[in-house]
Amino acid sequence: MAGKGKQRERMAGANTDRRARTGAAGGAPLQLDRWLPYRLFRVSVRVANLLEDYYGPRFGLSRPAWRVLSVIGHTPGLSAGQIARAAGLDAFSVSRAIAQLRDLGLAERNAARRDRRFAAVTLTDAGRSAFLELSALADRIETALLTAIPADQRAMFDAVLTALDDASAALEARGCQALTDTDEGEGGEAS
Amino acid sequence: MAGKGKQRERMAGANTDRRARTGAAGGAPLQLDRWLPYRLFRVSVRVANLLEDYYGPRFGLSRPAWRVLSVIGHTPGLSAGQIARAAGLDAFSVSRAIAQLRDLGLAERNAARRDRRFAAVTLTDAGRSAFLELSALADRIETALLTAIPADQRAMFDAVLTALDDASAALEARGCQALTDTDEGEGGEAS
DNA sequence: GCTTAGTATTTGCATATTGCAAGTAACTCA
DNA sequence: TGAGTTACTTGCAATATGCAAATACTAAGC
Repeated sequence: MAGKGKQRERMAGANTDRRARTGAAGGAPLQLDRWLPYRLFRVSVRVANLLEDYYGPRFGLSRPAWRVLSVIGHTPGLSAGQIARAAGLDAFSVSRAIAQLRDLGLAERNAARRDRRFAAVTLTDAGRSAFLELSALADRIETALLTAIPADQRAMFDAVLTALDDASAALEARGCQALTDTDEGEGGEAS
Repeated sequence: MAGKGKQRERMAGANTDRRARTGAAGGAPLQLDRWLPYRLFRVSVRVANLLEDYYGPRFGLSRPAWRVLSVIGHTPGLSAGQIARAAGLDAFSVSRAIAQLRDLGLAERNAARRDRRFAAVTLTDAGRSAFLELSALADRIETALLTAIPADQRAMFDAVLTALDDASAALEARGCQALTDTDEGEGGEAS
């Protein structure tokens, strides 16, 4: 548990010119720790480890379970399907996560008034307090990260992250075919 | 495989005031899709899915394997331990990943001249071409993401990401204990 | 009402993935 | 030579994941 991640690279702001379309043939052929998606990944993995060290021993929650917990903590009464969409999980994981939360006495399901197929999952008191505890930790982590960003750049960073979110969603929707096809077309869509 | 992720939220730049230290008790108790680490996570997951759809069917590589491939593609001749450090993987995964790459004829290990315990893993011709192919795709993905960022903000974003990388590394090194203890101390270190 | 079709969720099971104990191989130093 | 260490590998148990099929409903047609 001590030798997990530790790699911190230099990477000054000097790599802003040779990344355009040099591809694999010409310039730099992919250096993992300079590759934008990997850099995002690394930060989020570290945070995930941090959380896991905490909620693992303390509540015995699996990764899907804490995501479900946080979703219904913020928006109680959702059905399993809605939770799945909100947490970016599939229906199976959500079902199992809810079962786990129920076993631990953190959540309960009061079948919806109208249609009893739907779940309407809510937190118990214990679940709510677990959620608040998790929230407090999550907030401290976020604050710790945000304080590393100069105050006058935070809003811009937020906007850029939103742009990346949209761009990655578009990328996923189109699939990588679109990328491999549109090599140096730039303006032309898939034929 | 079609209904994996798709959630795109609004999240305008209007949430830059109530995030400071509102914690769990006072203000907002953690909304997953506004939480910075989750937003980073989501982008990187989408990209990972994209890559997996590609290198999965095409080469039959596991996630650890493509990371190892990219590391020794960039820096050939590393030992297993060095690869592990560079790719953020444990020794076991690296060992298995190397085995997988060898089975597929993508990598080979020429026991080091000096100390034959060390691996000195290099790519075969097939491995190199796989790496270049992967690089090309990775580069297109990165380019697609970067073009979503206004040109004059890219350098700043890069710097901020580096800051977050350092901050998250520091966080992981200190563990979350430091966070839960240092509640509203702010200037005081752990007693 | 009864049957058929559809939806939401759950469960079982086969298949990866992972974590860890123990093993092997190579080296160091006395 | 042989105890101790390092670098890596293997086997196995635990766990997670993916998917087919079951369950528990509601809705629509007859």
